[in-house]
Amino acid sequence: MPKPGPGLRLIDVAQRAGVSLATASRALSGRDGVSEEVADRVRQVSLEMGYVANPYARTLAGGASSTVGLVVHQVDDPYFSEIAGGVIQLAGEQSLLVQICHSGRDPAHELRQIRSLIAQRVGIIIVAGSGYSDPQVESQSRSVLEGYERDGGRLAVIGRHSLSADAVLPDNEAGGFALGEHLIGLGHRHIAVVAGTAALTTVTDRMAGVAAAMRAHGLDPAAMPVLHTDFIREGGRVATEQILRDHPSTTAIIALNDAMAMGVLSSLREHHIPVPSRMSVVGFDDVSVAADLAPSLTTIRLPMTDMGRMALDLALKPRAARPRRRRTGHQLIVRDSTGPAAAL
Amino acid sequence: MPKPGPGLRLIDVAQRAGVSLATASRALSGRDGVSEEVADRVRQVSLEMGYVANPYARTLAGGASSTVGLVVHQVDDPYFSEIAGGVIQLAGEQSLLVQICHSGRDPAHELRQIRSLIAQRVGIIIVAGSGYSDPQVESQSRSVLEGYERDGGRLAVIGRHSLSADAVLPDNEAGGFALGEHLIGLGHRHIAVVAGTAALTTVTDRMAGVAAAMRAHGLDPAAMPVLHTDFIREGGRVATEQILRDHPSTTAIIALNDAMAMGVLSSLREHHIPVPSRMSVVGFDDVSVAADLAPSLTTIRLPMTDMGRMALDLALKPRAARPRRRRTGHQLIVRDSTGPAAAL
DNA sequence: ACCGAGTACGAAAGCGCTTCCGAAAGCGCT
DNA sequence: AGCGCTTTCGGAAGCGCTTTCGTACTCGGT
Repeated sequence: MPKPGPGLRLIDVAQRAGVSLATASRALSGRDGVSEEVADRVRQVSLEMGYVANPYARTLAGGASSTVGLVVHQVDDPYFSEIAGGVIQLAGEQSLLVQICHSGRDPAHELRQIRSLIAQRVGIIIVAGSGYSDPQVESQSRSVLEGYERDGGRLAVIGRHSLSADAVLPDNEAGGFALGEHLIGLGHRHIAVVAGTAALTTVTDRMAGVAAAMRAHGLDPAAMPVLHTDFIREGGRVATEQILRDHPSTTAIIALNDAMAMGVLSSLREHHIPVPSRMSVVGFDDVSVAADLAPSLTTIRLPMTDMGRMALDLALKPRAARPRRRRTGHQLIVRDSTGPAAAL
Repeated sequence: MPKPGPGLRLIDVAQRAGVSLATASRALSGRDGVSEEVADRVRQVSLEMGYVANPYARTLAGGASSTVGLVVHQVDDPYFSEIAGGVIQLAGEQSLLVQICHSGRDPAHELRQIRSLIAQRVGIIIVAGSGYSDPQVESQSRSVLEGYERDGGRLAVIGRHSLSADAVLPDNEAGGFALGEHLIGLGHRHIAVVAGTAALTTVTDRMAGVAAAMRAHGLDPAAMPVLHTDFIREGGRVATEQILRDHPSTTAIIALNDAMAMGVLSSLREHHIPVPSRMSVVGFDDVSVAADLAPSLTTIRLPMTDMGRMALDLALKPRAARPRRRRTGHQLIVRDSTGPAAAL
């Protein structure tokens, strides 16, 4: 009588099915070299007994590891939790397991986490979140990750273009452009940008889009105030204080992500500055609460959940000769936080 | 010349250190039976060579698996993403890896995920999220999880009391009571409850607290409208429509979590019903955006991130004779969504 | 009827590690 | 000196699986 659940071995199944260990292994992993008839019987028996392969043994013996490593900046940031949700969803459908870890937006810590995933021999790594503008910092991660791919690991990144790996690329620049155009179209001429730290490529890319929109409409981007603070809600608050103090003629604020936009709104509320009648505010990402803020937030929608799925999907395909890149597309969602520029 | 990074084996380290495989293993895993001197040398060499043990081989050979399995209903729900954040944080500090999966609030699916984690031989399992009121459903998970603990696995749950495992228990009933008292204290007598599905113990517990508050103040809980819809934002919207239609004298709505409260607010906004002057609204959890809604939401704060940390912390301690229970405490956070009852 | 090619299966060799067991060496004691 | 005891270490047996290799068997072609 075989032991229950865990402790049930492939050889138990094999014996019960009256075949050898080798045949049972082949039957269950769908290898050929086994007649359909025998294979069916083995599968049947395995099902009946509730057999589940020991992944450690399987991986050790040379099979592929069926777990995917996911690195996010912070899972309790809505942007990343939605991406993680997408990855986990698809992983579940493929019965893969997801190992998740935080990078905390700290390149050194991120590198450590990636090393640890590699040491754990995960077969797939997905790195989500902005890259770093500093080429030196980025090159370290690159060499580790390239080594990983060379050893047969599959890698996909979300939102980093500097790596030569399969990538899902959010429409950062185009989105920034769309935000700029939207505000300019509403008559705004004094626009300030609440940006995260310039060390993040996400920030510089979105920024570039905004600047391009300005130029396209004959405005000078260099004249536009750009506040670099932390890429989180609190950064938005800090930057807003500065804008109100140093650039009082501003009629519109572009926050480079929704978290910062929330900080902006909160700060404006404290100062009793009406949005959008006196000040328009836009964000970026369209996290799920953006519609529930008051006023609801005009922003750029990025399909975060899909981005997670896409990244895993890319990683599940065999490596291509050239890295694949998938653009996400974007959509300007106009809500109540933007309106015509106030007369000066 | 040993191969680099992955591919480096313990035996390579052993040879270089001039000891046997067995000794090297003991030295690195801190077993005794090795002289300090030799152990030090082995550790030194291993560090120099950048050796990292193959976890698959290690686990297969009988060592403990150093990964923790985390089951949440849905990681892109702020409640769970904050809990997950806490778990991942502490796991990172202990250099454990976290395998995460979704239960999707579906007991059958949850069971499948747990089974899969067990099959993966994770050493620790943390199940976050409400239990199910149906004893039949719950008993299945119970027997699987008890089997897991019997086989030496460590288990901790968040928000389930029916399991005899170490548990972190949110103050659901006391929180519900506090919400009830707060509204009654503001003069509200026509209070409706927007509850999630009654199949969740979180819902029934919070509900019980609310009812107790009513009774404590001489009100009849049975007279109070309770709407059972999905335990998410959309459920809040649906329930609000019903309240407005069927219970027009209502002056306050208790939503049993913040997501539902957001749905309630959104629905009230559409109907141009001012909050809190005509209708007070409260939520539960204090997810991070609760303060940024308009009006900002009065709610019960639960220390979600800490709950995640606590759960893992419990699981890291050896199993106690009796299951440990840690209450979370709670805090009523009064914001702008509640005010005195409108005169009828 | 015979041979080469193909197919279906089993025996056994690992994968890299932990751990049981036994050998060797060092110790205090009679 | 000789005895048992402890400490330190190496040999070797697995953990449960995949995969290579070899064997037996079938089949179409001559």
